[in-house]
Amino acid sequence: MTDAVEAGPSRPVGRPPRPGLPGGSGLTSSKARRAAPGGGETVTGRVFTILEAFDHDHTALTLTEIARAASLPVSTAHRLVGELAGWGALERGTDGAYRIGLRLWEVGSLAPRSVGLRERAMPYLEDLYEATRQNVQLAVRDGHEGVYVERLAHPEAVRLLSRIGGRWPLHGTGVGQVLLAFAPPAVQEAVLAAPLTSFTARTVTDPTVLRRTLAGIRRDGVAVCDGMIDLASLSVAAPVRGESDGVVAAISVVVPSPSSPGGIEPRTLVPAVRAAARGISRALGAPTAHRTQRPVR
Amino acid sequence: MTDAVEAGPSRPVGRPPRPGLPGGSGLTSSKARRAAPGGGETVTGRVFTILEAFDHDHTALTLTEIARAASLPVSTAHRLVGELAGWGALERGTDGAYRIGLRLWEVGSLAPRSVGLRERAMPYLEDLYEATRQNVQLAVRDGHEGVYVERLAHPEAVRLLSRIGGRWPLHGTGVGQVLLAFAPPAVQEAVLAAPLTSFTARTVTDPTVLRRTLAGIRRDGVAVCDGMIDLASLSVAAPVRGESDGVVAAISVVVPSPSSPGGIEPRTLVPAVRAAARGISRALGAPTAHRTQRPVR
DNA sequence: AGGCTGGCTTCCGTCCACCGGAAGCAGAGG
DNA sequence: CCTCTGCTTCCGGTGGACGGAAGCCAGCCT
Repeated sequence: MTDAVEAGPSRPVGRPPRPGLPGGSGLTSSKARRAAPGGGETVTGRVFTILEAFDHDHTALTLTEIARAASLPVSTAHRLVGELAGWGALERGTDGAYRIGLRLWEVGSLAPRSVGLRERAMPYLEDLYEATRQNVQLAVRDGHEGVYVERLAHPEAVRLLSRIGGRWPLHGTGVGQVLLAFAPPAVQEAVLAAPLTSFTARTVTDPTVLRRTLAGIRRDGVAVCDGMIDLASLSVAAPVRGESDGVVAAISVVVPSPSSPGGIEPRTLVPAVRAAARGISRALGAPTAHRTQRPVR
Repeated sequence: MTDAVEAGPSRPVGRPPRPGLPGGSGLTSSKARRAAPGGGETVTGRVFTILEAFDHDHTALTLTEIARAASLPVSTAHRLVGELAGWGALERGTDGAYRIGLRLWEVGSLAPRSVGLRERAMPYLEDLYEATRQNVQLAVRDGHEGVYVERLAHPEAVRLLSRIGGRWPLHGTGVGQVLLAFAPPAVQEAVLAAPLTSFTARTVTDPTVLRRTLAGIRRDGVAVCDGMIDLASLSVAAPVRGESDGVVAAISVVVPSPSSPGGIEPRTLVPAVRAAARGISRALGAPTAHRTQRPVR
């Protein structure tokens, strides 16, 4: 009769399991815990499940919604949510709904790869933004996805799908391709091996083509990505290097695609993006950023 | 988006002191409470204590440092930290030290009062920044403190002590005074009743003076705060209103104090700051922001 | 070498904090 | 009135968390 797939009800707000983060020490519990009918196994796990109930499309949830999303009994959710709210990780509005609290954001802003990076990059992003008056983005890699750390958008610029704190697969965006091109080989292979989801007719989905594209990015130090997420927009991206000279982030400018009305010829943007990326790299202490750039032919 | 989130009572670290104490059958009296040697009482509490070990001056901590800061046995800290790192709330560097993880920042960026607010305010802050090329700040109130949500700083501008995600008492900063002036009476009274810490010779420490200052801010819709945190800098701040017309945030421009070399006459900044605040209020849906402003005398 | 220190990790028996069903409560709707 | 939905409180039973102890690994001193 009913499809008794899982004990837990359909998970409306759930999120796909995280892509395996490589390089794990023995942190995986490996205890082969029980079939996990409920949400998390440990208290901490349940708390995480509760936090995961929130996303960009669900910034305010009632207690029951949280309980449902986290597959927890209401009374359990109530207790945990109460504690979260008591500390400030969640806030309860006058409407009774819970939202992510300022306190949690406050702690999160201590993450070196987010606000720390952003702070150093900001002046250069500003300049880049002034030069184009379009969209400027800063992203880092987490696992097999790119996470947008900063975004400056002119109200009248091309509408973007990305959001601060949002994630996108690496193969479809300018910054993503850059991050992928300079990622550890293991990550590259894993991404190339998995099916490449398509967003528009122009998205690269062929691993061979992507591999060639990545090689080109490594050679040029720039990625130009036209209409892969949204046919109307084009992005020019460049890598940002850190102290150890590894690529720690990527920046991009997103403008209307040249095939669209009001489109811009990407070649004109390359020098500015490259210069900004180099500036940030220098600010981060990247050794090679001080050397003179080989002329662009 | 709504601004229905009301700032909870200032609850810096505390937790409800064990709601229990159900009368009637006295449960095990010996329960009283262990001398509370550990950090928190509940697992969740301990996790919070661990997160609290991190701050702007300690963004990277080793396991033992965390354990010490959270007053937890190393083995307990090890287990909890392991789980936190497994989820992504913490990240472990190659040096073995733990840092706040990108995942935590990601969730934190869903807080309506931080990134949500920031996104809508950004264009106006940009303009304000362009106009002055100094420092522009955006802050909200949390309890009895102001939390800086955004800060645009020119590398050559006056050095500020504030940081994104940082907290400052309300009475000493421009944005703080604005937030306090429009805070619920209970909050105002509480702040006025408590001793007002002094940062420079110019900090207001007399409740009577502060009360008068707040009244002036409510009247003018602007605060001018000269040298109260740092003798060399002056800030001009204005309130930002939300949907329900309540003050939800404050913005400010910080420039060199007129008494310092290169100082700027604050009066010239007032219109720009007021206009930006009004623009943000309108973007947030504040009803009164659409009315014409009464001319500035 | 050997001993020592300081930090990290694993193990496992004890015990108490967490769990969650059930009941009570408040508000909206019929 | 009753019903329904969602939130809150209560409390007995138990399984997960606790943390001391021991093992491990580097680095450092003698």
